[in-house]
Amino acid sequence: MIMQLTIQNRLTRLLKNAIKTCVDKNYLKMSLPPFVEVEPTKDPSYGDYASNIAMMLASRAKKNPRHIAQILFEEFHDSEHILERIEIAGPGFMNFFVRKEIWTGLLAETERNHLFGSLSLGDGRKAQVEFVSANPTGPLHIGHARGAVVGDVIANILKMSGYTVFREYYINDAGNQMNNLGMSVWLRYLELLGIKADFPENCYQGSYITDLAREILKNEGDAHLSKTPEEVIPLFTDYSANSILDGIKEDLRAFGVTFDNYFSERALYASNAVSRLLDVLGKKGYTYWEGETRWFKTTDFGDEKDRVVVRRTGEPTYFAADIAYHQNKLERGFTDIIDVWGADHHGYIPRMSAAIQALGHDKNALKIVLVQLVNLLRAGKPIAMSTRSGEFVTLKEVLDEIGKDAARYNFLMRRSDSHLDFDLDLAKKQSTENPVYYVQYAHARICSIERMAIERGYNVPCYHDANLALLKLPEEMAIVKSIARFPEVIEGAAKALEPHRLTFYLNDIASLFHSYYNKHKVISEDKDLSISRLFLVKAAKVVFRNTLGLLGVTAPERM
RNA sequence: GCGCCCAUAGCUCAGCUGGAUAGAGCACCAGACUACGAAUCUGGGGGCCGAAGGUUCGAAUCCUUCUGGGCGCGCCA
Repeated sequence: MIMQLTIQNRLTRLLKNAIKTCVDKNYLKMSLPPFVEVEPTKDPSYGDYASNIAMMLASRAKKNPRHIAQILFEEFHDSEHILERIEIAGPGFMNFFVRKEIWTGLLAETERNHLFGSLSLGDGRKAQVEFVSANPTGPLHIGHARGAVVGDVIANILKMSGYTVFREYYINDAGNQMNNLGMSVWLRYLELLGIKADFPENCYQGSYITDLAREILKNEGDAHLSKTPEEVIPLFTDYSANSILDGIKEDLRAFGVTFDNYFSERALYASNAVSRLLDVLGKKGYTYWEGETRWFKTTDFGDEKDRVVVRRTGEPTYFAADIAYHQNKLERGFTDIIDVWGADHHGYIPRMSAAIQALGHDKNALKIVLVQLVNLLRAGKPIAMSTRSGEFVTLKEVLDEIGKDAARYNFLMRRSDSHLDFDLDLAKKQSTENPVYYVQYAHARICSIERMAIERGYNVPCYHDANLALLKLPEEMAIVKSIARFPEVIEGAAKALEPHRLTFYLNDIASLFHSYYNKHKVISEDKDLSISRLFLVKAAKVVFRNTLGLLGVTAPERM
């Protein structure tokens, strides 16, 4: 994969060179600074990029910032001829004004089409994104949907950033909840056969439980009637879990979410991975016994208290299995392990981090992305949801009601760790003024322009067909720069694991485009200018398509 | 009680890890189609960034305390 260094990267490098020169020549009496930053400006009058480095170095070099900026300015060699000028402004900012030709030149990159925006940030390293990972005890509901989209899009972003990405769903198919599932279905089965039994409150109440019982009854009749609970419940559990998992996979597929692997917790036990893990931890001296209970010294790694890994009963805890699972991830060679969790699990982070470290890895090998739960509303009123009570709106229902594109986009419009109110009626009612359509419309509009251009005898131009020097309007330069910065947006989103940056970026560039469209004609009597503008909007189209692609939202040619 | 997260325009939220005059979308008001698609555009009002201190050239952002919300604190998963 070819890395096109961003202008930001290149300027940073040149600035670092300047600093090094100044230090080497003793113009600045100090050691090299650990960080040098060049960041985009918010106001064009401050140039395209700016650096605060002179202010950062003020105390270090014992000179006033403007003076430092001046020294750096004199030693700054723009060997790549990127800049039009540098200004020293305010308290000591260095403002970089990039040559117009550099910006328009970057548009050549859009010829790579679906690869435009690709980075080598990950350098082929193996990243694993684990997300959803819901118990197969019931269908996915709206709360899972947000995590599904966030994980999916993070995976997409990392892939575009040059990581080898693996998506995985951890199936919590061991433990009490599963037993509970089998029991619930069995009780309903008995009920269908006319046998009255108490249906405990802690059993799963949803109607899908009865549906499963009915399926079993239909397939196998009353064959299970004579068996003991010990015999029959595991059978019911297996059948139900498999059936529910199939449904989950189907719903996820309809939502545009697929996995490279579904990893079973039970398989961990079956392969003795859990007991082997406990041996490893024990040999390293990280566990101790208290009676029959075995503890893991997570406090050695900053956790607030030690955690149980083997119960008094001799059974390993969920945590023990989860460590074994993460050990397995590490053994598979994943260098960047990303877990997407519901925010209610945040208290679990220190112990998982402790586990990674106890296994001899840097704590940065594991990154946790927290996704706040969704407050589902209908007509402004909250809908209480609980898998066990059976009162929930399923992912499938949401998809049927408001559609994949609007649903996905809505989940990506906020930071994933902030609360999200999702009003079904509102999302449906406002569907025509939903932000997703604003962006899709920009794409469709460009397609429409291209159709019109062809009708009038133009070809859709390539980079070399267009004379971009003709693009002189400030609106045009704003669009050019926005397109050219797409890789930087990807880079930022990848480093921060923040998909919402893409929706904000999309909205911004769509706004620039719509505004431009209303003010100026792309196709006019001026043939050369028309070709240039056609190329400009075509380049923008690539950005719309690629970004929407990352979000898993369609880019329609007509609406 | 202890820990984590949040508090920014009437509402919902951004603010790129400490930068220059705090932004956007809804909502409200006033305008723009005989012109490449009006699912669009243009303009307008709106703010003590929850409160008070502190750190420094500089704070919505970092530290402390307080107020008000969410979540976690199991040999559940």
